[in-house]
Amino acid sequence: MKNDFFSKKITNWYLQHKRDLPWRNTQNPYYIWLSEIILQQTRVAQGMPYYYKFVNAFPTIQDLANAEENEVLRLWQGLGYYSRARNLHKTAKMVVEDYNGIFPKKYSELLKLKGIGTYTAAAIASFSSGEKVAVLDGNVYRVLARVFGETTDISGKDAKKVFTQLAESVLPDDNSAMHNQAIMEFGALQCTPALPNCMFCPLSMECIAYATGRVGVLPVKSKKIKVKERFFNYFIIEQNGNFAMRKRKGRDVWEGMYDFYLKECEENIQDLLYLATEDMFLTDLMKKSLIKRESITYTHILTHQRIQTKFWHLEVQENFLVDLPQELEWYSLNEVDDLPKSTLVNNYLKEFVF
DNA sequence: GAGGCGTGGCG
DNA sequence: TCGCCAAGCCT
Repeated sequence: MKNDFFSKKITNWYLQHKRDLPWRNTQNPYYIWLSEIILQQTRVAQGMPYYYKFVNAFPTIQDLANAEENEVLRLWQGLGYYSRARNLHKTAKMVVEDYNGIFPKKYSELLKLKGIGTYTAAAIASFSSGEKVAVLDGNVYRVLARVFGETTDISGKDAKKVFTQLAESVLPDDNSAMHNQAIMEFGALQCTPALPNCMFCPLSMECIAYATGRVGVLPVKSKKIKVKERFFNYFIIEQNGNFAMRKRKGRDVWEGMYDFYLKECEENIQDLLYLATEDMFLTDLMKKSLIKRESITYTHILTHQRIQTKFWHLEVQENFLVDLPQELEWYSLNEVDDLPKSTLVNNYLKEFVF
């Protein structure tokens, strides 16, 4: 295949088939950055409403930097991978303080920022200034693996080097912005993971996977995910319309999001008395409370975890004073609504409390 | 550098 | 129901 043939083909295809997406109508690195962080491991349809929410709430990077972290997380609520939102906020503050509020456009500078890795730096640099750097994301892995019959395992450690070299070899000297958009859009719409329609593909004549009947097995991906089982018992502690909640900390799911008093077990425990044994706080609480609701067991699915969860909604009687553990604090219903919460917690609140 | 991090959609 | 995926990054 001639050097620029590949790029010509996909950019021509792109001009005919591209979606009109809002972040493609700007060269402002701030807006491009917002869209790229939102779209990490996320479908366009899922990320789109969040892009509009963030642009409206924070028209400039100064607006984002001046916000509270909780406000940023609350806006991100429901999108998942919440470290993206925490890093988004950190980076906004850093750009305002260290870069005079001017969002960088250079690949090497972008890489220094929290939450921006090789893919995102290449995307922002090429889209905002045309810098000649090749993007390498899931789409690019797939397109290159199929067209060039590259069988290197994309979950292995050699993959990044091998595919980066391939991606750079097809990158034209000029037009890197459109080329990068094109190869990703081509992967998203034409060279899809499952059942691509190769009859309509402009590269079917050159595609090695197609010629050798290996479209279904490329790219090679050996690593399988292991799913861990977990069992949560959430205690919704309510008194006079106020709720006891805490901000999650540490290296676990939903860091920075708010939830309730939690007892995690090795198995699904249905017995409240058993849960309270050796827990002084719960034991005391049960003397002062009525069980307002005992929920069914919900199964919340994450990529690496299946969390079986039961909610115990306790209403503390008016005349009792409850000594909350360190991390818990009382919040009114309006405050609860404003706090950032996981989808698991938010779904329960939406169904039974709000 | 292998493992961890969310949610929703699809076959 | 289940597994895989969707514009990756951090530790």
